Amino acid sequence: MSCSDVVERRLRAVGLRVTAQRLAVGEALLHAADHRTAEEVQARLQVESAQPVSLATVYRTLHTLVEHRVVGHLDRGRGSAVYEWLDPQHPHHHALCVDCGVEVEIAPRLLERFGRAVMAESRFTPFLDHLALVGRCAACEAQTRSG
Amino acid sequence: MSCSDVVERRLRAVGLRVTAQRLAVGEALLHAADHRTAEEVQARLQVESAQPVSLATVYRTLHTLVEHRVVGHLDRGRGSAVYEWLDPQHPHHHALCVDCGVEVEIAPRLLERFGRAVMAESRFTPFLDHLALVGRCAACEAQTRSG
DNA sequence: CTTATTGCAAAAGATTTGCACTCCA
DNA sequence: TGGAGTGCAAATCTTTTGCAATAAG
Repeated sequence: MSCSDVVERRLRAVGLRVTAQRLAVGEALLHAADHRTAEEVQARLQVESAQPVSLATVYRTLHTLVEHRVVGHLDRGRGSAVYEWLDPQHPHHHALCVDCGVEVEIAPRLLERFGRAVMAESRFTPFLDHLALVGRCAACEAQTRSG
Repeated sequence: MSCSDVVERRLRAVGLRVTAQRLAVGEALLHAADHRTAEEVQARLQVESAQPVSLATVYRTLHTLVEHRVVGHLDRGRGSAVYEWLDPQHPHHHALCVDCGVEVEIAPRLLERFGRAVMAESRFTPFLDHLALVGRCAACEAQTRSG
């Protein structure tokens, strides 16, 4: 199954019309190892794709895809927001150390348990497949305590 | 100890100069039950304070206070960023519905439990005193499932 | 066919910045 | 007194929107 097929299936799965622009934007994010800003997505399409997409459409497409949880959206408050393809089969999260910047893996089990508890007690369904946690890794935390 | 004193002490504690504008901005956030945008802070000062502050200074002051962890910053990604006075004794969580934008209160107990579990099993110390969760409120989630 | 989607360009905001002046430490 | 802080207005920058044309289902 090609990358294009992956995107197309995902679009249909959430009930969205399949357009050349949405496929292009989706593939740009699917191919990206890291996250991309809207402008980076568009720039990539200018170079690598036969389908140039206007920036307005990139924004509209990203917004739509985020709404349908096909892509994740992260706004760290500085400059542009970033987006990334979400794989329902492999949920992930961002646990970023404020001191050294390392990304730490968090056991999905913990997130699931937390999510269920929140749903049960707070009448809110958190999207934990793309949670952005900030904190300290073990090494930096130890250093903070000793120092 | 007056509210003004609370702000002043905090400013001095982090090594910042004490100015009428910083006191005013700090008090505006300290008095706010919820969080405020920069414009809301300024508007409040026009009405309630003898110290009007330019919007540029409000932004600069907020930025400075956030840097010194006196104030918390939250960017909903839509519209303006919001700020709030940080009180270590009263952690504040944000659970924002992606569909209707409502903010839902999450029981602090759940976050504490989650934080302890993460620390114990994942060697990461999450900062949960100002966590921003994204998801759907009960109403929008029900609508999504039925629709 | 019917309605959603797109492109273009202009608009809308939110936040920042240059510069001269003011005030805290 | 010196350097940080402030006001004003213009500038920047990201994201949104109106409208006519186009394309998906």
